[in-house]
Amino acid sequence: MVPNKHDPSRLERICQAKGVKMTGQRRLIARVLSDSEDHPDVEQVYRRAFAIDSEISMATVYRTVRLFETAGVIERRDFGDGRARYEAARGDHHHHLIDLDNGKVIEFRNAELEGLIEAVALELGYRLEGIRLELYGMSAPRSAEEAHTRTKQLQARLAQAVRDRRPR
Amino acid sequence: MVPNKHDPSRLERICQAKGVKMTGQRRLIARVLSDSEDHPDVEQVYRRAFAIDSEISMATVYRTVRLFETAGVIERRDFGDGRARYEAARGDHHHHLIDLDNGKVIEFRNAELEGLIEAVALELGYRLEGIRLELYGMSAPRSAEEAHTRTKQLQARLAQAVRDRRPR
DNA sequence: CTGTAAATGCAAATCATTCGCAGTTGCAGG
DNA sequence: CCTGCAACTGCGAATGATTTGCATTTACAG
Ligand SMILES: [Mn+2]
Ligand SMILES: [Mn+2]
Ligand SMILES: [Zn+2]
Ligand SMILES: [Zn+2]
Repeated sequence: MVPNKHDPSRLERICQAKGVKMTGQRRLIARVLSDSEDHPDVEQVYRRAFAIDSEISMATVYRTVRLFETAGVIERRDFGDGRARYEAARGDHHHHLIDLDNGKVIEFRNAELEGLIEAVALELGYRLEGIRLELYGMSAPRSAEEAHTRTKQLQARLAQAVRDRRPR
Repeated sequence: MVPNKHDPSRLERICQAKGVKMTGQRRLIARVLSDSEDHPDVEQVYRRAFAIDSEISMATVYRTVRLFETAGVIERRDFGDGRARYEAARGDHHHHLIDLDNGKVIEFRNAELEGLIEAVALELGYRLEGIRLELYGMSAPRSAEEAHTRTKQLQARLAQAVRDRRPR
């Protein structure tokens, strides 16, 4: 493979920082995943990489994606359609809502939710090590104000509930 | 298959009430799932059924389990280990916490959590149609390193168990 | 340069699950 | 009791995602 003389992608830098040995195809895959804003499956990663440099195979994409995941550079997602998806690991842990009409994936993050989930685990006597949360829904147009108000009310109530139930 | 003269299982009654056509092997599978308190995968369902009456095949278990799921009699679970699990549908929708030490599955239910999740979906402009929530935790607080090590060990152990379970 | 370990590409193997098809079964109607 | 047909079943082969064995290539330390 022709050595890549372009500037390293964000993921390539992270790999280097973590001591992951880089090669031409690994750099290519790191670039593809850095540039992807969605949650591509392995075949999509392969296609995007192949489009840039055809010196790449599915087997290598599978191996590299596993390597990157183990190194914590990317994260594997399972949206229930039988294939693994990947995305660059960002600091925040967010969750996903899958639009049942068009398959679009909406990301979200909610501290109350996170806190409540952790409280639930604690109440069961466990220290939370991981969460997998996916929502499936159909787009339902309605007033954003109303939704927001309801959420705030609920969150206030829940915050109290969490406080009440936190041990110690 | 020898007609079953025993009293119908809970799931068999529910199937009948829903107008699902029953046969010998469907009754058998309904009984197995009625009697199961865990979350068996298809192979486990097959083994348990086979132990009662060997006139059953994997293909039929797969077909029946799909039929029952479509009818809403049982529910499919995905614990991320690459195979589907099933359990009788109860009224409550509960979630699962997987013990990283021993693989045990703890069920839980939490109305606040449910409400907050729904509110989140609403705020995103969606009507919630489904939730997938699994928690992974350890029963005693420990260091992150140890947690990771244990997770890896567990995964290796589970993979081996799956391999061992498969004869020939 | 050279030698060696690691990485790659290809094809074959796995694994859970589905499907085609030929034989079987369960009745509805006679 | 028969009969006929649609539904059901078992078997093995197909599927689709993922992994792996192996021969070849690459990276690079010495
Ligand atoms: Mn998370
Ligand atoms: Mn899955
Ligand atoms: Zn995401
Ligand atoms: Zn359950």
